Amino acid sequence: MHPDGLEFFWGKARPFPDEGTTGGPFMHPLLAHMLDVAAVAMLLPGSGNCGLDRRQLGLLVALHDIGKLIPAFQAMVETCWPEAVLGPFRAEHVQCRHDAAGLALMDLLVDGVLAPLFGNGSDGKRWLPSLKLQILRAVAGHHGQPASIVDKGVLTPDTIGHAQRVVAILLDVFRPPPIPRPGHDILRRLEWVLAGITIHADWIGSRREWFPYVQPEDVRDPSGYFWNHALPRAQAAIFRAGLGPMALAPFAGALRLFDHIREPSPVQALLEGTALPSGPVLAVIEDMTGSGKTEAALVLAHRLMAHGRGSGLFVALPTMATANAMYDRLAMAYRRLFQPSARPSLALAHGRARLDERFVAALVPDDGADAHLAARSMDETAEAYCAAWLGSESRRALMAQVGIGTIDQALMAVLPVRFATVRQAGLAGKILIVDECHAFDPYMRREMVALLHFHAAMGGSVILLSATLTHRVRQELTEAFRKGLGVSGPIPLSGTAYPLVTLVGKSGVEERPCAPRPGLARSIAVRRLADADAATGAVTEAAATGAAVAWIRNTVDEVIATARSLRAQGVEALVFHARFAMVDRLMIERDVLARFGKEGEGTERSAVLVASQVIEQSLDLDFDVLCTDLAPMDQLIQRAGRLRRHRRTARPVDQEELLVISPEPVADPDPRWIQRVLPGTAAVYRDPALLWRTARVLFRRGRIESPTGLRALIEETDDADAPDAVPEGLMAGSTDAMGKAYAAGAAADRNVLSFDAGYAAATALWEREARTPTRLEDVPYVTVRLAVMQDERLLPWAARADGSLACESERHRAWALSEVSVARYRLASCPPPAGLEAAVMAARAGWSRWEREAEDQVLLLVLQEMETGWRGTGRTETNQEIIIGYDQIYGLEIFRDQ
DNA sequence: AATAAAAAAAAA
Ligand SMILES: [Fe+3]
Ligand SMILES: [Fe+3]
Repeated sequence: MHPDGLEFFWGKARPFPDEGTTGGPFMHPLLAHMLDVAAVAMLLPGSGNCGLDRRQLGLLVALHDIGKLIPAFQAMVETCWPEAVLGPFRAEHVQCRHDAAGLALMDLLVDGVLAPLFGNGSDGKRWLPSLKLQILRAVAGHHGQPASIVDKGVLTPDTIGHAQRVVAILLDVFRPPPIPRPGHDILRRLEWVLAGITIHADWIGSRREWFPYVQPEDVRDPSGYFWNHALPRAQAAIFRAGLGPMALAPFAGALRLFDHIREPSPVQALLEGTALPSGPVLAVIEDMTGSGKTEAALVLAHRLMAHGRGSGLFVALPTMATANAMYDRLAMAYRRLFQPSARPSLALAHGRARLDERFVAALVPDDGADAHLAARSMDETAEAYCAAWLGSESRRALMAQVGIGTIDQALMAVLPVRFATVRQAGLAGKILIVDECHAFDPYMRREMVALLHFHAAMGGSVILLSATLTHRVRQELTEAFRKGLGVSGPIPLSGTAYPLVTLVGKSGVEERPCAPRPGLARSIAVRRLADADAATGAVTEAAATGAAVAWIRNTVDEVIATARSLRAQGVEALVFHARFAMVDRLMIERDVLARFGKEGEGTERSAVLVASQVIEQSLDLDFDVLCTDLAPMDQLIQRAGRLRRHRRTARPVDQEELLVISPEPVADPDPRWIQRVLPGTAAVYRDPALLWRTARVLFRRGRIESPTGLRALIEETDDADAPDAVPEGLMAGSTDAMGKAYAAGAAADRNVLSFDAGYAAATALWEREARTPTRLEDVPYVTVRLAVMQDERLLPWAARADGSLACESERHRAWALSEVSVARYRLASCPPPAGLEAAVMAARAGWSRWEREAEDQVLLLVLQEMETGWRGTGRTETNQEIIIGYDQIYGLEIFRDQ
């Protein structure tokens, strides 16, 4: 079918020639772009499972840019204006975004020229207009969010006529059989999947290196263009993006996957062989640190993949640092999930992934050479590999065969943030592994519920890794997954064992107790210390024996004050918290790991560390004596895990005892029960009754028995409804805190996307100005970047000590390493010191756009060396001048100016 | 009166 002038409409344009090149087309015809993107969608691995015939898929995806037919769009580049059809150039048109115009056009044509696309269902059911709209809005909303509904009046009869002819051409190219009317669930899934595939294909199909511009003449025979140009280019582009099909390796057990496993641990053995429910599976693995549950999860993931229940995996972690560490851990093993001939990408997905040197080194740019050849030449290297296209940003990283990232990257798939459907498409068909699930606050837990629902509804499996979860939370997560599977009726969980594996499928729920790994069982005595002075005494005494001592305090200010007073008494305390510039924090972390980690020995262990919650998770540390401020039970158990964790032949102190600073859990505490002993703690852990119950249970039992006693400790403190769970004096504070926690959960419920509501503008907060957060912060924080003056210009703090960071190519890393986070109520702005305005401007000019423009969010603090140390000035929210001190031993401190 | 840690942030 001849396009009769429609080939002159442009879809992509480049009004100015590239440097160093001559000629070449200045635009890519709209028809060509539509066919390019359709071809990509049809060939994308996984798109065959979307439920559509490839001809139907191609036609629908091609429609995504039909809105570009409107004169307002064509007029955006005057030199590309299709004069042959629209006459002499006119600049004035009714403005409308082309995604919205596209939706309006499709809606207008749905019962006209688009009618042959829709057929009756096998049961004779017919398409209703609202059902057809679900399909069309999925392809129309290709700018990251649902296209808005606009008045059809913006469409001129001419435009409508052009659109009819374009559809006729596409019908002639694809010749799709009618789509039988599907059931509601299938249609809903198709809507979300199609929205993701369309954008995914558009991103690949819009890359000029892979789809060079052609002349209008080249698309005069649209079908010929599709077969001879679009399809072959799409095929090559998919390979070059790193998205070619990857053959999976058959499952051959845990030992084949990991070199370091000589004998599978109990949980690994269980997941290696246990019978699995059919269909999508949720596995909740509750086990101790050191049980090998991460490897167990990968073993299960491989089993599921080998049985066709997943094409790849995504591992979600709570922090960027743990994600980086997981990347290193998987760099070798991930290839074994696939056939030796396959080139799967291992991608790191988080906001600072590009600052991770190992990951950047693994990126292999698409150099235009034959992708198959390039792959073969690298076959022998066992190291991690990532196609550059996938590694260039976090949304694409989710599409890699194996992705590792922050949980936030996955949660954004179920928030109304731009390109959420791309994230969904990345996760769809993958095994989703989520680590450290016990650490979720109410807001993240409710986001997780939404993610479980979505992933299950898309047919995906999930593995959750956790320390003990409360029964309530395990039930909540299980139900969310089953709801996503479309099965109704909660199944009450009854398991009380720990370790425990809960397997959830369409057919039901099974709870499998698991043996603890031999050697991990512990029994730790708990002793109460009445106040911080008693703790100072205990710490000083232990330090004198040469023991490795740690004191975990609940606030940074108390960490600093405690360390100062210990040092005044001659105890050289080390300080570790998060109010350091990242360089210094990393240096302290290295020092702490060298002393108290697995390799630490002899005199280097003889030290006292005063730390905030930074050592509560992830870091593998071992202290002879551990002292801690009272904290909620689950955190306290995590902290206790740092006591005598490794096997050591001799220790300076004989007792295995956790010292907990806590007021006595008397039967009738007054409202200031916790403040009197631990003033800062009340502000950090808001529910005083939870702290009181923790203290009561802990000191009544006098021991932490791991693993056998943990479930009881957790459940007993969690139960706020038990008689005398909330004593009179703490009622007000507790009610307030529980209200806030409930509100945070409700905020998440309001924010998340509803699978059942579909991809429509009105059903979620897509349009709001502030971006929907993945985490709620209690109080707002600002990022402070520290700098010093050197040779008339500002040098990032990190580059001052490490000259190699001073060079231009390390600029972004140097600034990132110079960052500290500070609560806004402490520090709100840093006006440039007199005379340095230009230098500050110049420094900010070298930052990325959002960093530069978010002037009240990212501050630049100039430090000057005084007799008293490094000092800078800033202002509070009420514009009071303050002095800021920075010290590599104590960190950042705020002094009020008098 | 005064609080940990943690993440995100450019399109097709
Ligand atoms: Fe577009
Ligand atoms: Fe497009």
